[in-house]
Amino acid sequence: MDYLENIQAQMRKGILEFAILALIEETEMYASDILKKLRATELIVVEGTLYPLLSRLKRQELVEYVWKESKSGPPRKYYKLTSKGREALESLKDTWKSLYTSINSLNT
Amino acid sequence: MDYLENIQAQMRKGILEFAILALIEETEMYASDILKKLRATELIVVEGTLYPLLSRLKRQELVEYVWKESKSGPPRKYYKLTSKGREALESLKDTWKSLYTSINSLNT
DNA sequence: AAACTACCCCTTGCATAGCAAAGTACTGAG
DNA sequence: CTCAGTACTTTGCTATGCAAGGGGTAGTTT
Repeated sequence: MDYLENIQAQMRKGILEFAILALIEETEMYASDILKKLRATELIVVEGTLYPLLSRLKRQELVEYVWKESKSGPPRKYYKLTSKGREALESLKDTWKSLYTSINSLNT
Repeated sequence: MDYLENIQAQMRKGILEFAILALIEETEMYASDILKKLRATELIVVEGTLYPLLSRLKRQELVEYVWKESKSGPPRKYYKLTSKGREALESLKDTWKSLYTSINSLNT
């Protein structure tokens, strides 16, 4: 893989968990929903990344899920934020802002 | 380490190479300069991260260095962008903008 | 000159985490 | 009851940040 592409991938990786928390802030979603949304915004993710990530967030109690029936297949885990998750998300939003400011101040 | 701190660290990591390229875009710098600058902007990095990173960038020919004498110690490697590095940086700036747009569009 | 201090560059070993690929399991249609 | 579609999970690999340690050079002090 091209080194430049790799750096770009790193940049996306870094904000993955932030992006996912932000995604389910308002609407609860299951894995495929999340994948679709992220792909639409160029934050490409694959199953093998997403599922372990959701498990981590669950283990840390930032998210929780409920099983829901599907009309076309097996039941789905719908994820949403816990209150701890909401706090974390707020904190990450600050981090993001601060990061944005830092980057923009680098070469001025 | 706290999980939240870990996520924040991940966010910073992702843009490290971008930040470093941006840093030396205008002014050539040696490692300690870069460390100082990054620390000042909350993009904390340590030697063990920076040196291998600079080596990678060198190997990929995005940066080059010249030895310069110091008034207070051993000579220093002053890094600056190659033309290939400038191209890469421009590309990364676009990625960064696009990323920023994506994140901000997530929960609206 | 020898020892000391400050500075600078580099390497080793470990832990984390994204990803490709393969695996398991449930559902409804034919 | 098999097949296709959907959903969730796991395994093995690789990349990389980081703590810690190593080693080398220059100027100063004794």
